[in-house]
Amino acid sequence: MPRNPEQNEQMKEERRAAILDNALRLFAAKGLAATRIAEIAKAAGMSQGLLYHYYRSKEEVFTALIGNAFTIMNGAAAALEALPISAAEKIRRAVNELFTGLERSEHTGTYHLLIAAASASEGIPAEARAIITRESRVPYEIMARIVKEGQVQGTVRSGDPEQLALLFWTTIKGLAIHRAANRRTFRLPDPDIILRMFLKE
Amino acid sequence: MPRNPEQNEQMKEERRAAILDNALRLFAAKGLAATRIAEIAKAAGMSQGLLYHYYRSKEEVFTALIGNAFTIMNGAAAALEALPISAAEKIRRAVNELFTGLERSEHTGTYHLLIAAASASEGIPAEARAIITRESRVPYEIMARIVKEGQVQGTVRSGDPEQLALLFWTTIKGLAIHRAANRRTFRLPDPDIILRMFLKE
DNA sequence: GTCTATATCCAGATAGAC
DNA sequence: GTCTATCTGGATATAGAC
Repeated sequence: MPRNPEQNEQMKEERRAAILDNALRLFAAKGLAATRIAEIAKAAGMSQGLLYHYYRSKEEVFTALIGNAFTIMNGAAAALEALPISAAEKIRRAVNELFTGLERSEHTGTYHLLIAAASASEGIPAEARAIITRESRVPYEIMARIVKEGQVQGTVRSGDPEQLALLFWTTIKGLAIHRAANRRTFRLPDPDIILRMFLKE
Repeated sequence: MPRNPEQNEQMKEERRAAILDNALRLFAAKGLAATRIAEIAKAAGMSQGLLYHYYRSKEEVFTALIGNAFTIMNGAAAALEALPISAAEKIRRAVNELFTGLERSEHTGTYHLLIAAASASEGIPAEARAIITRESRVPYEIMARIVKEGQVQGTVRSGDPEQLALLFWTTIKGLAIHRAANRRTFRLPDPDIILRMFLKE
């Protein structure tokens, strides 16, 4: 039974999604070098040969994931900034949403881990490195603007906005790393403890 | 010219130290899987064959480093706790010393990065994993006790001591990761910004 | 103790049948 | 599009000379 072009296209997309979903999990857990392409293919339910029909190399899969990670993370940050709510409320939402993502191991949380591990590591593909260099500032810049706005509104603590933004994201990264290392016993801290780092009481 | 046993022993130790020093740098930068044993040997100024005279495998070098990392980190934490100074002062010193180590890329800073990356990663040797599981709580427990002490003394913010300790270390980890990813442009935040997360103003 | 040379293995990538 | 089988390179670890 012949498939029409739309069905073909859809199947192709599903295959690609299966590869990326499983590769995300594996790369985040073990890193690029330790993840075997055979594992990705098996987890995605296809032969190794077929994976190479969709991606030319392991590095290409990795680079695609890094691109996706920033599309999602930076898109979420931009959407947050655009919301018609106060700066303090934006920071509250950011913490809550990031915590939810981490807690439930949603894609977003896994992306944060992937980025944290990848950005610290040499020996990732040059193209992936370029994406990281280009895109990784965005969340910092957005958070710095939100902090500045909040300081004007009188709801956010004083201090260099860029340093506060750096501290915000490194804390999130640290939690993502810690959670990965302690999946079983991990309990997120009370969001308020983090919030009062940034908000006036 | 024959060497006496003491000289032999000393040379052996120097060789081991050369291997470990260079392996630390490389493992922290690229991870276990991506680091080539040939690289380590070359960086340590010896042939690949000779490295195997000192360590049976790459994993054994890695595991030795993980052990050293905790010996140093946990030793420093215990020494800090034992100092005859106030809890608030202990926290100040901890931040300052950790920042100095990170800033200057001293061994201690590199160890923190190694541990952060290794503990989040599956596929590290079972023995290394066991050391991490056993030892990694120590700094958290020590910091939790210091926080509790400071709360009694009235100098540390209220809040669950264990959560505050978790936040302390994840923030340090996050900074270590961030620094590794941004060696060029990295500027540590003002220590006071971190300190006021924990200390009453 | 130290080196060079090499055996062995394993993973990434390709070829070709269906 | 999908599979199985295979080529090929490179990395770990070993052997053996000095």
